[in-house]
Amino acid sequence: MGVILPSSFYLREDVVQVSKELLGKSIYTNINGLFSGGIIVETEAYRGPEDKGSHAFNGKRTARNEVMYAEGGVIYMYICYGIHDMLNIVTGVSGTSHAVLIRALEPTEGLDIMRERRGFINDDRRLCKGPGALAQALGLTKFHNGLSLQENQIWIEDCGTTLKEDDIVAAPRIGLNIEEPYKSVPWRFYIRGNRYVSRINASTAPVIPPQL
DNA sequence: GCGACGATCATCT
DNA sequence: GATGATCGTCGCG
Repeated sequence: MGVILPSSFYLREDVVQVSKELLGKSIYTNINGLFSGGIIVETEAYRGPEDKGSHAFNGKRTARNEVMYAEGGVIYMYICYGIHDMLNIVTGVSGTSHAVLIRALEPTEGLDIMRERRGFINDDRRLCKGPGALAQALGLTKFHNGLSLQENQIWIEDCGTTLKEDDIVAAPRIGLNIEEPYKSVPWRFYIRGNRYVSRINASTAPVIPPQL
């Protein structure tokens, strides 16, 4: 058992820092009485209006992304490629539009439930490997959009894991077809050597932080 | 373990 | 009507 992250964790201004600090924390869901969860091993930061990769780029505000503008500490769910539900953590004070995409988990709780939700995928390494996969494993869909992390359907705990800087890899985000510098800015974070990270190879190239 | 590719539809223009 | 913050499968080796 750990300590539920307080609202202040999510309200900080620097979404990139929050994205990095979410590594090693545990995320749990209790959906229709089914409990499951795991350790966050991979995240990506999306930084509000200035970030061309963000749904809130240039202040864009639609029915879909409205919850990005809420106070930090709620979840933003949306459908990608028409099929996959994505889990994001909204950060920053009300009116800002930062979010962290959760990209992979090391599953620790409710393995049977996750296997069933994932259609009995035969390899546990793949249960929560990738943003679409982990949302499905946790039982989350776009209908959970806006849920608070301080209530009892989804929450994040600090279980006392401390990562050293050397344990964290920063790399370009996955799947963005946008202009530099945002295409390559190293706002993807993952735990070095962790077997549950979605794509190790996408990020072996050296990363030169762009001038923003 | 890796690269290529097709599936599939909510969302926005 | 075009576009994805992806996934699973297949072929390769």
